[in-house]
Amino acid sequence: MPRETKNVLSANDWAEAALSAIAARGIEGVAIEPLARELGVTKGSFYWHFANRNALLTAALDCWEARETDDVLARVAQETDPKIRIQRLIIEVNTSKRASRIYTALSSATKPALVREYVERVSRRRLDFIIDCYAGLGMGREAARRWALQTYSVFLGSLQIRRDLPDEWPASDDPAFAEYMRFLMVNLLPPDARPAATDQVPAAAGARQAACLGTS
Amino acid sequence: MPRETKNVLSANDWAEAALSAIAARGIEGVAIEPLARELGVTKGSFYWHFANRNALLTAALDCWEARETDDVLARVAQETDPKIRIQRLIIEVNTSKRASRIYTALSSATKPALVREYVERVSRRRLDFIIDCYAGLGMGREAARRWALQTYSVFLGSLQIRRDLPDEWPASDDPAFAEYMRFLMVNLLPPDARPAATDQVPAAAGARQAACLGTS
DNA sequence: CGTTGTCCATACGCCGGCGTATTGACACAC
DNA sequence: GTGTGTCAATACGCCGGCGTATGGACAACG
Repeated sequence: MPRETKNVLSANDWAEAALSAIAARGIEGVAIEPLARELGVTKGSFYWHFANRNALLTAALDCWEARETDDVLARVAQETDPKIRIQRLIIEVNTSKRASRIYTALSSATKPALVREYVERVSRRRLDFIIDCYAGLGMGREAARRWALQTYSVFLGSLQIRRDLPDEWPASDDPAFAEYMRFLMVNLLPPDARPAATDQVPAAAGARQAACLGTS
Repeated sequence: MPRETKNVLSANDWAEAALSAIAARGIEGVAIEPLARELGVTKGSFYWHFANRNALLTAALDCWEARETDDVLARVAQETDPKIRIQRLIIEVNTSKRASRIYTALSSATKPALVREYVERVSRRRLDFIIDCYAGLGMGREAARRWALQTYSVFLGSLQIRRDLPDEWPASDDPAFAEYMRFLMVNLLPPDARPAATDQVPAAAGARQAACLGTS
């Protein structure tokens, strides 16, 4: 029978370690023996839990997909206002630098063809969700698509810039950061849905955004 | 003395092959022996031209940086209208799928710390150029920065979407594509610089954009 | 014709990761 | 205590890539 909470490893521990390895060293960095060393065990443990390296990758990707779609979207969907939904999606998806590193690593991966399927599903569900948000603002399907593509592009591009030009990206405590967030919130909404000139965006949402997009 | 144009390999041939390998298989795919096989030679050739694998990467990155900064920006800078400059930069940088694959591969690379320096320099020069474009529209430095960050984000994000959701991205011959391009050109310019409601964007520029962003 | 220099082939040793086989330690059941 | 099942350590063979050493082909030059 299973142990309670001893220092025994579960398959999930391996999957989490694999995701961390992806974040740190890319998908090629998911190697059994180095991972085992980090976990303080040997290969013997791994090959009891998994058939091979591909099985580990599959488990890690399942884990990742679940977090990046069902979990995130379910939480965000609690919000009813489409405008706030868009904000919160960006916040949720970008909660951690680790998550964004995993995403870019997977997105640029080519070797296990398996990865592409996962990336495609996650991306599509994110984009569809954003389309629905804009559709909820009362615009037509095609218009919502265009706005959503633009918004999702800005989101993905921001991750990239934050990685490629870390010191070009304003720190979360820099006033320029909050200003840029307000700027985006104006430009990424159609004119008839924009907050009033000064500030209709809830302060709390702005603060969460600052905390998440800016650091860690 | 050097041969004329025989079937002997130059260091540049190896650098080009390395860039192709980066585009196809990522930076880890730059391996001497497979590359030699593709070039129809053996390692013996490689180690005559280069000291080791790192030297090859450096040569390839030098090659890449030169193309992605000096070459592109020099051509784009011939255009004087800042609005057209922004268009053309996006076109030039995104001329080939190969170029965008190289960029994303390098951007997600971590292993040779060397790579990060190159990516940072190229990204900074691109962003600075876009900032200058917006500044040329008469806005202040900080406003130009915000607009440039947004535009560069959209550009980078579009590359990502095109890779992650290839069939979600409108084909270049799809009318939705041209529509989206017009949509972006409106949203990525400040209201006082926007083309008139119908069409002030030159048709030729739109066509080039369609040809480049949409395919190959 | 020999010499020199350029470009490449071959053969070798090394290392790190994959996957397998075998054994061992420990918990629990009876 | 004798099984039975769970989780892990060890040892092994394999493969692919790196880097070196050495030698060979071939042109140019004298």
